[in-house]
Amino acid sequence: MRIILIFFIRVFYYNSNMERSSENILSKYKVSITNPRILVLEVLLESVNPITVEDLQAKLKGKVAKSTLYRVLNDLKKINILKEFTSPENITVIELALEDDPHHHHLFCKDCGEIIDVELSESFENLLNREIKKLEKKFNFLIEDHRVEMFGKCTDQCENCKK
Amino acid sequence: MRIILIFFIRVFYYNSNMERSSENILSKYKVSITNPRILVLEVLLESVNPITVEDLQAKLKGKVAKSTLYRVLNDLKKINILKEFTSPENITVIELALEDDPHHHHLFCKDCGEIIDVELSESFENLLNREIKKLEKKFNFLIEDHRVEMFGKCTDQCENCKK
DNA sequence: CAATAAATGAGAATAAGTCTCATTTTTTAG
DNA sequence: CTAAAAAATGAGACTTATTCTCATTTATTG
Repeated sequence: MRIILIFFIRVFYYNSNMERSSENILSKYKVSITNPRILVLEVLLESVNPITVEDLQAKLKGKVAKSTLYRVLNDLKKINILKEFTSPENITVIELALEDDPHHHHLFCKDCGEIIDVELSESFENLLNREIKKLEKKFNFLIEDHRVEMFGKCTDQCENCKK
Repeated sequence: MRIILIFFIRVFYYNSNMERSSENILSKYKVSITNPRILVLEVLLESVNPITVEDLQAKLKGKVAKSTLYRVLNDLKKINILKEFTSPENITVIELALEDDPHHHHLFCKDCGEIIDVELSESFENLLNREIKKLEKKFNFLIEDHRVEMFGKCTDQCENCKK
């Protein structure tokens, strides 16, 4: 019994790990599996929150050429698994957004630059979707996506604020 | 009676007009009244929706030097009457935000680049504020501002889509 | 495993925005 | 109203993020 359980846990662990491996992501979207793409995806996979291109570059430690880095980012945007947005200081920030990742929004700290992923309540999202339906009618628009951005400051010893 | 009414309408019209004149805005915020600032404010005052810096530059027809234009924009940001954000294509977009302007959000057309100001219902804003209070507690944050951005396409002959 | 297609690296090119500094404009104080 | 001081401007050099070019390398396919 215990052995069976352990077996299933391992299978599950392996699968969930597989799902999120760089290679699997690339093959799933039918783009060729290359070293720079794997390296970039690895860094993005291990970032809990969005990061700047500069941070990404630093974490790659020169292992990927600048031109290639931007090309890889554009490739990931094209297959729709990378989201890009801008901090209040106009710095480009990126974040992996895989299909099964939960819908979330962003909280920006003006002091330290940290960006935190936050989920808002279901009732909020429902109300927002109803508002969106109203706007679609009013402006004869098809609204495909939305985001909520919040700006502020982490007070004192905010644990999310690493600087 | 009619004369009195017309008098009040004129007074009201003049006042509301005065309030929004470039000169009045500048003197209100105690920044010196210069030609480039007046010209930039005039363009911004007559734009119903947010515009790109490129559009602004075009509307100024070379009457303000590039360096001055950016300086003026920074001045306006400093006195907190200019908001800046980025389109989905990462183009910087600006919008005058005077004290008595209503709180609103933005709707972006991916096809034509048009950005539309939209107001969401009071009940939505109330719920969002309650969500924000929850997040402030959870992340030990002080949230000072927020924005909701919606992305989509104007269908067929959308009247807001000029191209 | 060879041929073809795709991706890469290095650095040149572009574009948005900032900086410098000599000149001009605005404000202030008399 | 005017002179002195302070602030803002214009022109163009500079910076920085991102894209482009092209010869070389790496993946994919049959």
